Amino acid sequence: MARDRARIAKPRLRILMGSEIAIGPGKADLLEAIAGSGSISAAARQMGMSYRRAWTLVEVMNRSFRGPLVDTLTGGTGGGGARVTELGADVLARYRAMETRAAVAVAPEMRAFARLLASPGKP
Amino acid sequence: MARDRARIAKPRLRILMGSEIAIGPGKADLLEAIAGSGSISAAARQMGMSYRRAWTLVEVMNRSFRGPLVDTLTGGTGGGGARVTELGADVLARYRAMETRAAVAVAPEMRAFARLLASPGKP
DNA sequence: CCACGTGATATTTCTCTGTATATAACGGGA
DNA sequence: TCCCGTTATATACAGAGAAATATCACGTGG
Repeated sequence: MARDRARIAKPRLRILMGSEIAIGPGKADLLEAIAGSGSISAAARQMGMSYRRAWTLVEVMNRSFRGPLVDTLTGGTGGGGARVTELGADVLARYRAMETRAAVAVAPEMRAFARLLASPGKP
Repeated sequence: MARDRARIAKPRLRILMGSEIAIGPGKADLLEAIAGSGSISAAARQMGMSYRRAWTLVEVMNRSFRGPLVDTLTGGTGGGGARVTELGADVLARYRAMETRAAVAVAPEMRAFARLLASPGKP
């Protein structure tokens, strides 16, 4: 159906820092989840990934940019927490903007492209 | 230097077919190498990958689209060879066009983004 | 009829990545 | 003072993916 086509036609955007991915679709989602939940572990649970993985992604993000995108606090009420910095919010907003711009620019040709793809049930 | 920034700011575009990547930067390059050399093994050597890997990529491409993007011939003069079909050339051209369109649409914000990234030698 | 270079697979090995698990530090609240 | 949930980190294990290797099929040219 048309909804499947729309799901297929999603361009993924990645910003590289050397050979590492500074930010991409997964890290952006994680950033939003942290902003919403106020904790790395909560965000990890929410996204169905291990805390270890989420923490590694955060570490890479913090290391890739001019400053940390996520500030962490250990101990205290609730055991600690994490907070998205101003820079982090800025990065996220710019990334989302670039995502939609790229999607819009590519949309017409993406539709033409979809007609070249195989049918769901292929012979 | 500025050239590094340009290299970093390269958006990568992938067309997905279900969970498989129908075509992406690597497969596009491989397609061009096959078109230029007339053989999968020659293209694989040229790109520094194993024949196995190149063949697998071709197999995925052929399976993902309406028809094969690469026609193969086994035996004969030179032992055989491979040829990019008309559909393959079409797919490649459209993919390259989408790549440049996405790059152009994203370029200004990408430059702004680069200023948020860490310096090459990071503290 | 044999040799050659390529496509097409199967098999084995190795490396890498992610996951699971365990532990310590931390600091506010009961 | 002890407890709690979180951050932070190390270590061991498992699975996936890539790579190296090994055959086999093929058909034209010598």
